[in-house]
Amino acid sequence: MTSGILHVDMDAFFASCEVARRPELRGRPVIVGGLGARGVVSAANYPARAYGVHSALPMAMARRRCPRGVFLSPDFTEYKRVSDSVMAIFRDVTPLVEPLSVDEAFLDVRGARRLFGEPREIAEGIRERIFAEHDITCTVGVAPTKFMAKLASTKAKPDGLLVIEPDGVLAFLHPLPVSDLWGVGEKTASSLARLGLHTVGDVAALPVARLRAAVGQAAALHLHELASGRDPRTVNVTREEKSVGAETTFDTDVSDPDVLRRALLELSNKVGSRARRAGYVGRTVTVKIRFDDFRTITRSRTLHTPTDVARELFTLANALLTEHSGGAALRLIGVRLEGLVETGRVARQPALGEREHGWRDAEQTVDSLRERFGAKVVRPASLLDPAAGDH
DNA sequence: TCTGGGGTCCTAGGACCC
DNA sequence: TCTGGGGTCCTAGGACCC
Repeated sequence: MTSGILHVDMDAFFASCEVARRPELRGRPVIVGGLGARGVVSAANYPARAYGVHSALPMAMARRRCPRGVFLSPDFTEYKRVSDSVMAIFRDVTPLVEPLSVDEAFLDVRGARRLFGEPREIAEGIRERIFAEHDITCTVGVAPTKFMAKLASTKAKPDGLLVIEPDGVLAFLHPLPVSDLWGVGEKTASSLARLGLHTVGDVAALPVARLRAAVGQAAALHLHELASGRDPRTVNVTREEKSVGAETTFDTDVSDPDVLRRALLELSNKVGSRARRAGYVGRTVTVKIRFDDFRTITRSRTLHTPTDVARELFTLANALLTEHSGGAALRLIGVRLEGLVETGRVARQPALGEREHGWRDAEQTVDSLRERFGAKVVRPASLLDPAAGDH
């Protein structure tokens, strides 16, 4: 096997996008994240990281560490625009592109060599083009497998390129800490440490059976493979979505049932319209409830017939919420639709429930109006306010 | 310092069926 | 009278990733 898998990762993506469109920010610490009372950092550029600011850090802490930083609210529309354009650059090289998120992707360039040269040259070309067109740096890892490519890019950050040849895999891999393995977070790292396993090499040397006792069947097999430099996963161009959800954390805890109802309706509308736009219906509705002490529960119900109607999501979610929140002060609520199936692949529901059909039509009308006139313009009272629509 | 929001995958128990 | 073994679905929770 040769090293033909690329992992491309944008450096501090959200912050880089902001600097790119506001050049006067270059060189200054830029921090993108929620500006509300309970916001956390989504992205910090490298000048900000010098102050100890990193993603997931509470914004309050970030301000303390970096009082002269520039603090910005995320603009996902802009990041998606840049992301789409970057992904298009990848697809100019090969159709075998697997986006992992808005700011990273795997590419299989083994078939692109006759046209574009060795993987290293391809990687350099991609880095140059992204920088030329978007003023954003990225880091590319090149390796024989997905995991090794991702590891390579992590180690070469920022603005870097690292090629790991097949015969160099184990020497690179085995001295690294177990936490560098994909799927090993804080908890798993502790479990492994209790077995005396600290490096990737330690994990590779242990029989899978002993690993199984510590981390479970699936993780044991997976980790042992990765630690041994093997990774059978191929670059997957068509990944299907499994769920769509929305959640919100309140600035201060909420116990007022009316406020909770309205928030839940808004979340349900968001989930419904995103499902409809993506062309999915789903059968299982899950509500997520986080109490003031951070204890978090989920409660779900599965429908007979899949839906994409926000009103149905809301009705179900609201029943679950009132049943399980017990009037307590809540920090967060969320709604998720799971068990997704493409809308066209589901037999249309026979005329049961005129009301649901009425709601679906109404919501679709809102969808198309929004497409034409913008989300802010079209907000009918019936969808905004539960009390107005029911009677 | 006080903990976001979008997801995926795995585990485990119970129900139910053959 | 005591009791199997496998498969699937549903629900809840948790770890992890970006």
